[in-house]
Amino acid sequence: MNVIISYTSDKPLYLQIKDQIKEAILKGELRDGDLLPSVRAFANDIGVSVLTTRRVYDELEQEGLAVSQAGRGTFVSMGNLELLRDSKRRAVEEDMQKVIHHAKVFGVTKEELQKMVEILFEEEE
Amino acid sequence: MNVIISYTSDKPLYLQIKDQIKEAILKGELRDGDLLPSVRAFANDIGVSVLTTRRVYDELEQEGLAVSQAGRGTFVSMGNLELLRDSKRRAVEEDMQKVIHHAKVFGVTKEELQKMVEILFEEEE
Amino acid sequence: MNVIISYTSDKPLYLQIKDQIKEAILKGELRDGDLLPSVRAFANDIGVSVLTTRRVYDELEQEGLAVSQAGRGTFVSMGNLELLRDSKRRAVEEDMQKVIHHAKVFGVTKEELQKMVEILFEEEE
Amino acid sequence: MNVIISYTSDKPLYLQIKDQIKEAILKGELRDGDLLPSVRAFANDIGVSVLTTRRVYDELEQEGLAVSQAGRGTFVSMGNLELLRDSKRRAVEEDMQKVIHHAKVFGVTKEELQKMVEILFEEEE
DNA sequence: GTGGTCTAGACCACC
DNA sequence: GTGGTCTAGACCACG
Repeated sequence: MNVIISYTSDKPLYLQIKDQIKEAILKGELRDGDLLPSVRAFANDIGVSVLTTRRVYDELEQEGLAVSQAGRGTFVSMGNLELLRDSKRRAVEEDMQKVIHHAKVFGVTKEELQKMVEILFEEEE
Repeated sequence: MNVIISYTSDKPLYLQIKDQIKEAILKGELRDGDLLPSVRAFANDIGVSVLTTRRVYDELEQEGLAVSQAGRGTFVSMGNLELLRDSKRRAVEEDMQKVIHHAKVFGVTKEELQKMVEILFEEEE
Repeated sequence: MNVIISYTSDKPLYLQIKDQIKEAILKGELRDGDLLPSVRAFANDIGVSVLTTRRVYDELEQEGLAVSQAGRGTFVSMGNLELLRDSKRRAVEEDMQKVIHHAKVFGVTKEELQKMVEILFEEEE
Repeated sequence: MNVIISYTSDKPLYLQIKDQIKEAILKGELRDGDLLPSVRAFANDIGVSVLTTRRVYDELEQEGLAVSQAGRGTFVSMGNLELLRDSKRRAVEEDMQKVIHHAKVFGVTKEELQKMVEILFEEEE
């Protein structure tokens, strides 16, 4: 799993990392029971503070997507996979709603938006 | 011009206010040369600090959407209207790209997105 | 005498007006004893508040470049012409010093400055 | 980097500070990626309010000369260096034009200006 | 009355 | 520790 970090983004580091791990889980790159890197190794790998990776793991655990076992490490847990998928899907709808709101204000028509979806969906890597 | 403020939103007050003024300009509710409320009166109206409204006006001026004249007031200026419109349109495209990226990760198909646009576009007040 | 006012300039209105009157005096467009327009007429002409033109006349009087006579009007007075000329000349030197300071910081050479003077001096209307 | 502040100047504090930082960047004293002092430490050092130094950093960031990262600090960024240099050079030309305009009005000849440049350029510390 | 600048505090999220 | 936002005051110049 590759994690890419932008120091210029306004998104906090811990969120950038957490979201990328979540995506990896949703994409199937990470599966139930997989061992995540140790907080220290992970922090070292991607060049952030240990506190930051610990926060990521803490929050993942809180969201039911990981379980920590003292002395063994942190493992992926998919009990909440469906909840995650649902919440993400709702998030997509909410985001789309915002985009449409903005589009309307700036005079973009529905047809232009449809074309945008058409093109961008195909372009996406 | 009605400005609505949410104290629970994670969006800073000054940005909420600034964006609503920008929208009013883009919608044509505010026109070139219109006098904006004084920083004090505005702050009093919407219940925020004078410094907050001042910041809004400062930034609007920096973006070329307003001009302030000491002793006279702050006026709408539309020299940059086209630039604003363009940049906003690009922003819509970028936002749409992000939505589509997320959608793909969560298994939403292009057809579902198209339907989403169709429905949400009509629903929007 | 034509007075041109810029509402977008950061220079205060009263200073813009005063400086233009001073220039007119230095250029010889206004001579000793000439009657200036009444504060009201002048304010009306150039579209500013009466308070503003009054301030202009007050300061001109304070600087010895005008004298007001109750009921008659305000007249140009050149008692201080030499002082004005000298102070203006010193001002030119000070301004030039600032320009040169800036020029050095930005890597403009003495030769480039000389060429600048050469060209701009001829271009000036 | 030494910052000198004049409380008697009519130039606002935040501008005095900002301009000195800009000069340090243009002179090469500050380089891409350099960490600037924290807003608090800086404010304490030079004896102004934290809000004033914050304003300086805010504006530098808006002008693309610095990037701030919450929890890490504010860093020099030189993406816009050439733009800055160009705009400053144009500013020098505009300033010189004003000086020449004034000079002409007050009867200073081109030759006198040339000599002025000659002398002041050498004198400058 | 207007905007422009500055101060001295506060709370928050992030690292 | 860092920056980001917000508050409630103050004084000034300008119109």
